[in-house]
Amino acid sequence: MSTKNKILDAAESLFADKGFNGTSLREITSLAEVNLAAVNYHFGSKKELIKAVMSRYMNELSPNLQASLLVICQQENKPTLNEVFSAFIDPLLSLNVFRENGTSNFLQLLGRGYTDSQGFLRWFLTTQYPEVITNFVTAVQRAYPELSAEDIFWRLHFTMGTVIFTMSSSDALMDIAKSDFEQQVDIADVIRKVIPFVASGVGAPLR
Amino acid sequence: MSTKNKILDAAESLFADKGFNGTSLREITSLAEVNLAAVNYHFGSKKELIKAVMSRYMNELSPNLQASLLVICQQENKPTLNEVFSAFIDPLLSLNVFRENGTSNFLQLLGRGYTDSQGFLRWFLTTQYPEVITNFVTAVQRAYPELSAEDIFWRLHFTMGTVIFTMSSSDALMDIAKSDFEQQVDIADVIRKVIPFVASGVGAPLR
DNA sequence: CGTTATTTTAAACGCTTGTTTAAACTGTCT
DNA sequence: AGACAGTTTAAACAAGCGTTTAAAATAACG
Repeated sequence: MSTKNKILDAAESLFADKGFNGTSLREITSLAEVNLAAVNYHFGSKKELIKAVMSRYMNELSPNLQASLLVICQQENKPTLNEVFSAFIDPLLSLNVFRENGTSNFLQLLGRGYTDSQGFLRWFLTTQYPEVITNFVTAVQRAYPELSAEDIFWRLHFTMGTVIFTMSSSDALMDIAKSDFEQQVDIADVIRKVIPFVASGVGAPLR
Repeated sequence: MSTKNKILDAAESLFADKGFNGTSLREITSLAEVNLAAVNYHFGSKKELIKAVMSRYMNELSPNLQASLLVICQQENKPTLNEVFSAFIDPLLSLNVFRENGTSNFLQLLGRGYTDSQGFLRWFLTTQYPEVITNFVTAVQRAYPELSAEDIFWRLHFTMGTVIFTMSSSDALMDIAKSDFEQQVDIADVIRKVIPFVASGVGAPLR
């Protein structure tokens, strides 16, 4: 495995665990078993490393998600919100074959990016991958045409909040669920639990 | 105003803005216009300062929230989930008279605490203020008795995610809403928008 | 007033951070 | 072999961090 990939892998899991600000380059390079200076040699700076970690996931996820949403948008009969949100399941879970713990790592990284570093990652995603959001909005509009653009805006952000926050702390939550309810839960289960929640939320009656 | 309170006020708004890890004692003391060493003199350490900032809010909010939930739990007819969640509105908004921008500051702090510093604030809240959670769960159970304890657990965490995440980025979201929809939105509006969302989410049909 | 306590202050502490430097090493091609 | 690009390395850099120190300033009290 190349130095570059060793760094990316180590950075990814540490970032997901402890956030971007909370992870030092020295932790990354020592987990990756490479020299400290290798990060700046291969990526230029810590910020560029963060972008590289996120891009690796977005480039894998984005086309799958696009295809999945396209099916929803082009099907003949009006989709339900449950169907729209279920379109995320397979693309997200397929990140697990792309990389070990890919799904939860990616969602945790997303969560970190929204709270760490004062929204620079939000800028990065919305400018670098705007079509994902566009298609998603279109799909929701087809499912619930009475929703105004403004309400869609707010409810989609509520949805992102639910998903991202849940996934940021999914490890802790799964541990609690395991000890309190003696039931094994994995990331796929959590996704299946959260979808009816957000679908109902977005579909809430107006006024 | 006492040095101690100057520090608390400055720390509060900086913590809300940039997170606990992202705010240095030097930023706090320079905004508060006090000496750097004053923090360690009055609070002992940065961690204790964080606790003090949160306690100031929890001690204000907790009794109001308890009273509000008690009304719901003791009323004769079964409450709706919308009523249960609406019980949060007044106690949360009353933080605004307690302190300028109190509502959004507090909710942002909550969000920070869940993602920064690997869950030490979660421990702090659940051990120091467990009765708030207990009463809330009871209220939800009255409104939707068919929900299993496990489903309540998950859906309440989804709810916390929605609210906390939304409030963590509420400033940015309100800015976007303002420029995209030319509509003034304040924190009370956001709360009124989020309640139907989470009420519907928690009330989602089973299976 | 003088004598304690309490609070504030400037300076320094040791440590970690991201980044840079310049030398050493590796493999490739003529 | 020699030369050259690419890569790795140890060491140092300046800057920022939370915390501690000891002296100066202020307040409280008999």
